[in-house]
Amino acid sequence: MAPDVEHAAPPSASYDEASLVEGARLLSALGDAERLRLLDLLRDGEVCVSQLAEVTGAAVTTVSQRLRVLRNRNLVSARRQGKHIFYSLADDHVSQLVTTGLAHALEIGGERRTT
Amino acid sequence: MAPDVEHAAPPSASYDEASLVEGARLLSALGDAERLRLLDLLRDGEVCVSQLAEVTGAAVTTVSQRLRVLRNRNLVSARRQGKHIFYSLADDHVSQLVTTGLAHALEIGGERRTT
DNA sequence: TGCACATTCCATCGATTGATGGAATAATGG
DNA sequence: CCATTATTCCATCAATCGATGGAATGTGCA
Repeated sequence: MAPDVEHAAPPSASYDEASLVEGARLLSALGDAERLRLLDLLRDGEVCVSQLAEVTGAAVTTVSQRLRVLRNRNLVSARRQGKHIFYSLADDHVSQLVTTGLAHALEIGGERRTT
Repeated sequence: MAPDVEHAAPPSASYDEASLVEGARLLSALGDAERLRLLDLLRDGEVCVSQLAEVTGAAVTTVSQRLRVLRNRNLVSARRQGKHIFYSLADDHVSQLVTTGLAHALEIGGERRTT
């Protein structure tokens, strides 16, 4: 018996539960304009917290909290030098992810008018 | 006078405000395991709401709401055929974004132990 | 037209998130 | 040591998000 339309083969998943959860956790960290801004600023190299605060115009504790979530997701790493703590992107993947993420995002977002 | 360490060149942003906001809006839609799962299931082709509900084990209204946010972000498109509404990825970019996003995500997430 | 089915829409409610201010920690220089 | 600067930690509060149930909408069929 050939399967009819109603009972067509169900769609299959490519990723397992754990990957989806882990991926979502990471992607959601990128889903905030302020955190994205910090990552963007870090692409040139290390920057300390107070300078990030100055440049973004946010309070130091606020920036610190934003960096905390990026740190928890392994997106940035910190290096202490004297009184300052310098943050940098944890990895080349991060920079690439931000770049391609935003590039695609903007292409998709820009496809408003379909004609 | 050479600029000293304290007054080094401030980090520069590559993206403007609007891009960050738009990008964050889109990326945050990917930052949820259940929505990611739906997108994953849609990569094989169109699937209707009830089947998505069945496969994911979620209530139909719940799935519908999840699809709503994906629709609002232009990540999926809907096509009505009779009583059913079939959803599909809006674009090849979406599939790519999910793939590369998750791939990078898992690579980064997997880098827990740095030796 | 009336009924059943598929889906969306809307309002609600609990859970999560993000900003914020004040206290704690850490390093430096007198 | 003590004061100062840089940063994090913690608790709180408001805002946003996601799930859910019930009503509304749309489609096909008897």
